[in-house]
Amino acid sequence: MSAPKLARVIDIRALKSACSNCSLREMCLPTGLSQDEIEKLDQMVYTRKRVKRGDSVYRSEEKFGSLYAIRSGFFKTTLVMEDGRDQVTGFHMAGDMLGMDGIGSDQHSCNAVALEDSEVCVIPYGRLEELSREMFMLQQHFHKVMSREIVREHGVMLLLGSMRAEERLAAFLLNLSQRFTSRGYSASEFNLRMTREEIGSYLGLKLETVSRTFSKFQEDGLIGVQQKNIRILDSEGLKSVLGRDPA
Amino acid sequence: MSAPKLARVIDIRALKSACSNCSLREMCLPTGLSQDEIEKLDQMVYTRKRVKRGDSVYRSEEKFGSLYAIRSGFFKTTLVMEDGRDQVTGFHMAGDMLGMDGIGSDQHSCNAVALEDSEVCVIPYGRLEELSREMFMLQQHFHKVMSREIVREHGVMLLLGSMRAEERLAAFLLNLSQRFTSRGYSASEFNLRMTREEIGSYLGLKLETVSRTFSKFQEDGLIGVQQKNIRILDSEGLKSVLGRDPA
DNA sequence: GTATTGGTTTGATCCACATCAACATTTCCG
DNA sequence: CGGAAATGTTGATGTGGATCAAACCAATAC
Repeated sequence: MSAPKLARVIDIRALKSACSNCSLREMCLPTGLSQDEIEKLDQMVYTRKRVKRGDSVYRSEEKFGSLYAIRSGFFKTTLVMEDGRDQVTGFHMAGDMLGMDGIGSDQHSCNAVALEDSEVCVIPYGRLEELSREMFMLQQHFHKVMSREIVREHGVMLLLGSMRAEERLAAFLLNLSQRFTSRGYSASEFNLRMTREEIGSYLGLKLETVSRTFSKFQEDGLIGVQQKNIRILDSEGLKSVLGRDPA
Repeated sequence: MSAPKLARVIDIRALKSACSNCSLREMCLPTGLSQDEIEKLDQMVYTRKRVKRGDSVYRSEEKFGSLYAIRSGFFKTTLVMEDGRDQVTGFHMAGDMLGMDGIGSDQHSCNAVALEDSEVCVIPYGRLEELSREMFMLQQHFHKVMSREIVREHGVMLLLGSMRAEERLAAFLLNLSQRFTSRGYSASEFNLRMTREEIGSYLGLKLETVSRTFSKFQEDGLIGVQQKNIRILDSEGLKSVLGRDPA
């Protein structure tokens, strides 16, 4: 009696963790795969890993071996300079891919730290290479993911190089909102998982400036802020902050 | 008599433009390919294109179709915001790859403009995908190139987000010097192909600040500046500007 | 319950870089 | 060649965001 029961339990777990059943598959997988191909993918992603708040999936200098698809939770990636200054290079949520920085030099070049208890799917890079030689759709998908990361970073460069504080924060909020939306969450209300200091580091501002700018947006009726809870009250207004004269 | 002569001329031209003979192959191609594989590559890169100073290889919004390996010359890539502000996102020289921003959305997201008369090898992206499914080394190489672009951009984010003007310019000069070196040119003397304004745009500074900082470095004996000609006199000194206190 | 700690807000002041302006030099092109 | 336009330098002044400082608040520990 116990044997079949156990078997069923394992079945269910296997099912639950399978890519084919993952609620994020539109986000994270190519479309139009055959049943056979989906099974191969399920085999590729055989490990999932829980990452507690504050822990990292990988750290700079560490040997590269796998990519990580975020299944749930929230991460930041950071770079550290020799003199200790560090900089947040990105915030990453469910469906995003982490670790692509490691491919070029075979070691990671940033830290990926969980901002809340999270879970990632481990994708052994060697397997991904193999499979993407066999499966055109997978190859294409992977290349697109990398390319989009390049484009995302272009956007951050634009933000850091050409925008004023208010524009940076508005762009940041709109971007977050958009990403939450595309994952089926509310566009107008969400909880920040990062501190003011982390936002500041990402935006090239000091935490005081971030705080002041939040307050200003609130006074202007653009957003409601209560600690980490943000409500976007006037998204058009926020958009018009972008590209507006210093006035 | 004229027929064989003509044939020979064509032969020589084919030979000259072949990847297998390109002086940049260490820069731009994977290592350890068989003769057969190299021939396939030569067939993939069947077009070269001259780009005059000021002209662009591709522009933002344009349909994506090919990557471009720089064979000679110098490029900048730029992003333009709705309100007209534009930002240089990178400077690119022989051996660098352009166009990877276009893969993700099937259209380019920046402009690639020649800063001097240049020549690029056109790599039809579909062919590259095909071949990299057949040739492991090519696949691996291509992935590394993309990954390195991501890491390069991380570096720029660090620069824009955490460094002061002097640090930015010092990092910029050291980076240029290092890239010239790895291409067999002098590490200590080179000609800038871009204007002060373009440098400023890339570094998130105004052209006046760039000019002043050049002058300051010159006073301090770190570099010699004569318009676009730069001599690095004290590269250790330049390095020590990085991460130094505002003093 | 109180103490402690990490995070946030807000005010006062400062400074690195932007802006404005004048001029010098180089490059372009008829 | 010569004149215009583009680029570069340098000085004087202004300002957005940094820095310094002091409370305040929320969450957790005791």
